[in-house]
Amino acid sequence: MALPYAHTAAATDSGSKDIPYCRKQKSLGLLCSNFLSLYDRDGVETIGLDDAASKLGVERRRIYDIVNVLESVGILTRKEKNRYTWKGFAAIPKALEGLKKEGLRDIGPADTSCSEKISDDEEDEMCSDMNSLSQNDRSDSSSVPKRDSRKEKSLGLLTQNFVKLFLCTDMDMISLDDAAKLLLGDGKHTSMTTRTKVRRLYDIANVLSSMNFIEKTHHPETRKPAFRWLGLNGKPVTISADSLLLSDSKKRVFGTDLTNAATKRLKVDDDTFLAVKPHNQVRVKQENENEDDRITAGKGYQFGPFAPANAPKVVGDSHDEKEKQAVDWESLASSYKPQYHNQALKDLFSHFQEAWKSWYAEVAGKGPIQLMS
DNA sequence: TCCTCCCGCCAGCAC
DNA sequence: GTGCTGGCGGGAGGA
Repeated sequence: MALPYAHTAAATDSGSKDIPYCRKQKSLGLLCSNFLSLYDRDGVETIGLDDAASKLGVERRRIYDIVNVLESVGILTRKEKNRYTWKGFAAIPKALEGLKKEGLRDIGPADTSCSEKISDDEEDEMCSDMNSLSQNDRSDSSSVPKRDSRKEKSLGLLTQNFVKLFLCTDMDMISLDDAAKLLLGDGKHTSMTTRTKVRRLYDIANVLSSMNFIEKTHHPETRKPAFRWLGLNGKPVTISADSLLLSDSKKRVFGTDLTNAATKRLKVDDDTFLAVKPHNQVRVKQENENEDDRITAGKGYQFGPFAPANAPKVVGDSHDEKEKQAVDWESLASSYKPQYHNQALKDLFSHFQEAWKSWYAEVAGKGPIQLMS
């Protein structure tokens, strides 16, 4: 049983024909969050792509996008056709370390400080060393065997090279446009190839954002959209009660929407919204937390409330704030109890509940609160 | 209008 | 031949 994900599917699904299409409900970042929530638990060793697609209610094609990115940062490894081995978040530090070594080896010990040049909108001034991280979209790519050319353009490799931009330079932030140009190298690249690369980088950025590896921001001078590396020091994803309400923020957030059901979030009247609201309730936002209060997991990775079961929990904000959130949670939970007919989603939601209760008990020093059953 | 990025076509590849 | 994989770009939603 699959969730209606694509609008075409929603239109044909008798149970969701009244739910308007909303692309935000179907982002790769959200899908990634759901994917991780589904499989990041004890006892998961392998993941079948068909199983994932079925449980998440998406097409296999979208699962490929997710697993390619996750594989590139070590969370998954391909085991066989249609099946991946779950490595988990604990594998990330090692993977990133490997990427950093690889990247530094590629570009050599020379200058790695080109952030200022990058931040300018001057393509000509791009740091030439970074071209060694570029892929094979150059004008001489015709001389490369098709298989290699295809592999070199893969989403996984592009992800790794994108991550290397942060790991191997002192760039604080980078726009996807600049990243695309860097990764394309110094060959003759048309606006079309850049555009295509940027599209892929958006895909990657959404997935990495959903895991808090990076965050979307704006360049302080140009105000152009850019992404900032958070990496292993990324602030943990925490649930904010006020974010449960219809978001006023223009900033896109990912993480804990429970389904990818096609629902209209913003452009519907209140009655309509309430009718579909349960699918949209749980959202995330980043909280400003004292650096000292954060507990690290493994080699420093910061986990949120949906962290691996064996990971240390996050220490949250002030006691008052925590209590307020809990009250709001309980209130909202009773008002907007989701009704899931999909067993996989029930399981998934149960996971969220357990994660939240565990996290809350930890940070608030209270017993687990009763949410929905 | 421009940015963002979902969606599915279709080519390459493995079996 | 069939199914898996995933690059690619059209085009629509959103700001």
